[in-house]
Amino acid sequence: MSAGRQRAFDKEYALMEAMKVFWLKGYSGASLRDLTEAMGINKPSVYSAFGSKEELFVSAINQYVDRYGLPNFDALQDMALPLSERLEAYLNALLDMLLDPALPGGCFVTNSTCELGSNCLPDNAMQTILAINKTSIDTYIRFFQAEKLQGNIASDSDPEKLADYLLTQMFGLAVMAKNGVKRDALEQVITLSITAFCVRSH
Amino acid sequence: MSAGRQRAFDKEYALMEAMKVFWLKGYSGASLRDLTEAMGINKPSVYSAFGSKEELFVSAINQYVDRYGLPNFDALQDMALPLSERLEAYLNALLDMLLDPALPGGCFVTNSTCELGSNCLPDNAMQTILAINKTSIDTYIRFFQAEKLQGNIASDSDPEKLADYLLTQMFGLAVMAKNGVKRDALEQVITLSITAFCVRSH
DNA sequence: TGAATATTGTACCGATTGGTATATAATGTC
DNA sequence: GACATTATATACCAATCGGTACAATATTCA
Repeated sequence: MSAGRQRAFDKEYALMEAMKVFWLKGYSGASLRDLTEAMGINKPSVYSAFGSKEELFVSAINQYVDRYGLPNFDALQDMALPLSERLEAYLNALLDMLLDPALPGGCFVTNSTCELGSNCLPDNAMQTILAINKTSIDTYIRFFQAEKLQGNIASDSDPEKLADYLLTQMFGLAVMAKNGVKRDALEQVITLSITAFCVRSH
Repeated sequence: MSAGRQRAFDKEYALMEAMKVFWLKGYSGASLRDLTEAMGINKPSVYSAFGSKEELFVSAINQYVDRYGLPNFDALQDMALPLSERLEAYLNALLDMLLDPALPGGCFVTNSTCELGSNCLPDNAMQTILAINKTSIDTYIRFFQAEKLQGNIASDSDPEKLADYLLTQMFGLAVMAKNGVKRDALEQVITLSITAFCVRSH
């Protein structure tokens, strides 16, 4: 253990609280006051532990992806189920998060993507958001390529198209949840969405 | 004409410029300075002509709906074309706006919907956004009800489901555009989206 | 028990926030 | 031309913004 007074707060807890503030209010809507109050610490502690508002945001959204984004991908890999059921499980897992009353509601990445290009976002934050969405798309593409090889989608279907369509559904559902649309309705949207994956081109 | 010095700026032009600032930066990201610079007038002129930042926002987003939202509905009513082509034309008209380089990019209403619940938005602004989305849904529902009566969709399909799905596509495409996805890719997403409208339930 | 190191709370920094008081300039009415 | 009315520009307001200097408080190492 290094010398010096030891930190009196839980850094991971503080980061989760900061994440929720950014998630709810966006980058420009979240003030240092909002953040420090939620994190339960003072400004100097924020700056010594996380660097700056910009760096805190980047840490927060990466934390979000690790905690709420990546685990959902597991639903796609349960090869005991047909593709359509895995897609449904994936989007329903997303829905659970979008509507979880213990969370800010909607999707942090979707909200942040809407802030892109506003030049209210620092450059590092912009690059982080773009990288997250690129990773999602790339993951979807590789997923559909594998499904195509296994014959689960038509041989003339395009994994890149399906990946873009899937991300569109994710974004769309996230905004719908923010708009207050209820779970039942969103589940039916998911059911409709999934039909598009199974339609043959000819 | 009433007495007094007459206004030296074009109120409609100023409102359009304010609209673009809110569209690009969101409510909390748009400062009075941003707004007055774009509008080409001083703060007292803004307050005398539009009331407050909140009222200016409400005027701006209503202007957006009138100017960029409602005209697109025309594409749905060209009864010479089959339903799928009208839906495609509708979403492609939306796409033209989302990607128009002369505009801020993406969809003002979608961005604003992501700001809902952040309590950064004044109450009037929130209510306005919710009302706009409710109007869209209601319009879609009536549209699909009429199409159902005409036999253009399956007799067992649910206009409310289709309406929710269509709004989801709109939101999703808007965020995709903000994320920098190119026109070709989004056109292919639209093509995939439309297949869901035509699938029979049984 | 020092000495060195790290975290804490307070108090402050200049800049910017949304909003307004005021004085001046321009117009129509009489 | 006098007057009422409206719009303009400047200058200002308290409050908040992101960020930091500094002194006090803990802690480990020697």
